[in-house]
Amino acid sequence: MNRPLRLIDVAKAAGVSRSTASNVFARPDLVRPTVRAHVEDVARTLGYAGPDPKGRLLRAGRVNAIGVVLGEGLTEFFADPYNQEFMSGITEACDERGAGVSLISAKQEQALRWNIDSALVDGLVLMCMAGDTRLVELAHRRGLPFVATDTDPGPEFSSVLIDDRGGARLAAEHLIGLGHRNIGVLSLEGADDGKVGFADPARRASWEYRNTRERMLGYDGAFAAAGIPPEGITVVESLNVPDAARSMAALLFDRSPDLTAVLAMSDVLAIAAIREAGRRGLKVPEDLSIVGFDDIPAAATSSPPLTTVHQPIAEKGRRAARMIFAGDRPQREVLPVELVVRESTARPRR
Amino acid sequence: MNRPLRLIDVAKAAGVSRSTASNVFARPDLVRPTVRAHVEDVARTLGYAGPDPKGRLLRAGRVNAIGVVLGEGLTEFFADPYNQEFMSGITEACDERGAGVSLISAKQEQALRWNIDSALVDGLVLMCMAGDTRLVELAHRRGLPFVATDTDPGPEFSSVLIDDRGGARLAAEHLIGLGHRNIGVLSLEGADDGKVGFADPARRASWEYRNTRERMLGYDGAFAAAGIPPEGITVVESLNVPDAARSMAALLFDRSPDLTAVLAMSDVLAIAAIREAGRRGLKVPEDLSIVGFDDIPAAATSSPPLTTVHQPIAEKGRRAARMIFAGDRPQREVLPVELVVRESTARPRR
DNA sequence: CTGTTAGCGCCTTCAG
DNA sequence: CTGAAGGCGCTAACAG
Repeated sequence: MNRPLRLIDVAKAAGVSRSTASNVFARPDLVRPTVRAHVEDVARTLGYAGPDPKGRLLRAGRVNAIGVVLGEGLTEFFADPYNQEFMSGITEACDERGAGVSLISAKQEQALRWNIDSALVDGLVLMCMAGDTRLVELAHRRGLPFVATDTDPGPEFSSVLIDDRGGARLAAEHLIGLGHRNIGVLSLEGADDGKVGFADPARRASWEYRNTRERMLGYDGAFAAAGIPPEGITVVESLNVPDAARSMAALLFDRSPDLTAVLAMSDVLAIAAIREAGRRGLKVPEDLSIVGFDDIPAAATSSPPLTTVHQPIAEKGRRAARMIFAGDRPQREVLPVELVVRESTARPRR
Repeated sequence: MNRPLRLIDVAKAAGVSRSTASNVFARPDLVRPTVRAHVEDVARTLGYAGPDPKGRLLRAGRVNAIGVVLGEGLTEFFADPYNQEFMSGITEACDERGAGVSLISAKQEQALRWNIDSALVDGLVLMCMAGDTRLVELAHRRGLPFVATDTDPGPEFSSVLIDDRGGARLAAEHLIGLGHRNIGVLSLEGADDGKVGFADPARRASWEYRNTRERMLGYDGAFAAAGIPPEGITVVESLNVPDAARSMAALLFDRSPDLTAVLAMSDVLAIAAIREAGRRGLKVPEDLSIVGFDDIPAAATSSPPLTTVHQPIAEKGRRAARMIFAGDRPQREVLPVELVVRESTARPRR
């Protein structure tokens, strides 16, 4: 394999100057048709496929691509339906714009830094899955425009968020309105320490992840308004994957056998809870009401179809990407959520 | 926003040469600690975050990222569980290697060419969803190493394939072995012409897509061996998305009401067929046996769990990516498939 | 160890 | 319309 052809090789072979050759590819209208045809011909014979984007890039200063920082390993990433939706939104905005998308994974903490620093992109969308702010710091260092999602990076940076607290409150109010008083919470992780299982009030107070904290605050707000002491609520934290969620649901049911309803902080958790309930012979919603959060596609097709808090996941991605392209000053968008009542909730039996 | 800092600005401010400054970041061990500390200090004060990857790239000639050419729009891409699996494999290989992944979409035919030509990557993995060879041509023009998947690009290019024909044959033999003689086929699209619906033998003979053709050949082989005339089989083509698949399943059932079994060329098609059967009051597998292809995660959890042909989707991606990194001469890998018998197949009633 | 020099491949003034 | 020259930001080779 011989040294790759450069523009100048083509120019020489065609007997024209570099810039003429460049124009043939970049601005063909500036070149006399006969010359253009000749240069193109020579390029073809030589096997020159057109200007190398690497050179163009340096010159132009722009890559015409954005990076999506995943905040977790790529491998698990695609398994989560939430991420699929989100990526659809991102990529749609990029398609509109003719821009590319690079995936920046965070398999290892150390590599993450390097990955962010060396990514060939014009801007970064941060998927702060857990609502932590570590990614914000790294992105800030890199010095590229960036937009955080699902975390609040402070007023000096851009972000797209949803009203987690409001949505959670809607979910809790729905159950309370149906007459439930004995409600358990199946929670997302609250911090980056790998702890799962029962979360007492002290633990809850120490949660770092914004999503988790805000959703809990939403639930608590509704409990308090209904005169239910939030401290008395059983809360169990779980990884947001089906298998783990199922065993944490089991833990929740074991710990509080008299629950009539469960607030799950994600649809993945909720669907796992439905399955676990089924395994125990509990019918949903007759014996147990369950409310999810997110409204992933599977929520509509689970059995029973899931009552959940709809958030515009794809829209979040779309907005974030567009925000980068627009390049305005820092701004913060909070997208609305709404309760979608399906068939996993009903009045309690007792 | 002032002009971004360059390495040379830092060097000047620190009173050292460019290359010393460069070494501070790229090969710190070559620089005297005191000098290094000083330069780092100056960089920090100035707000210099480290060398710009754009410059490094041009110098190094390598991007350290591969592109995945999707062969369809990004938006639909993430909705398909097959793609999710495949990407997991790709990204795993990239994680191993510390390389990045760029997504190259094919929303519009014209843009595709440009996207491929201007992608900042060291190599390309082609997802020839439909088994056509259009992408191969474009990738070849670009002049970067590439690996085709799910299509046969000919011996001069690398590829990773599965044994589509063998797998399809296994599926058909399974049904025949159970005693089915009256079998319908729910097929993937056979060509890029948007045609769906009943496919007569002439139509089948004109199919371009490798996957579709090979799988049909596998079915036909089993039919012929069992003395069932392949020409008599009812075949219906469908887009590989749930809604379309369901109406094509309906068409198939309407057209051949006495089927006892269906061979679906994908799990998405098979699951849609199960649903449509259910809507008509046909029980699977008692009234109708259904076999899928791919073994996507949903196949194991559908009701009933789907008998299907397992193919190592993620492994395919992993191999393709590794092949690019290895940079060997063109090679062709054919991955094995196996029949996974679950609960969607049984002996026919009659 | 440190500084000088020479590109990586391209594009864009600016003269002719 | 064409050609010459400068530089995008960085690093590897080579002297000091």
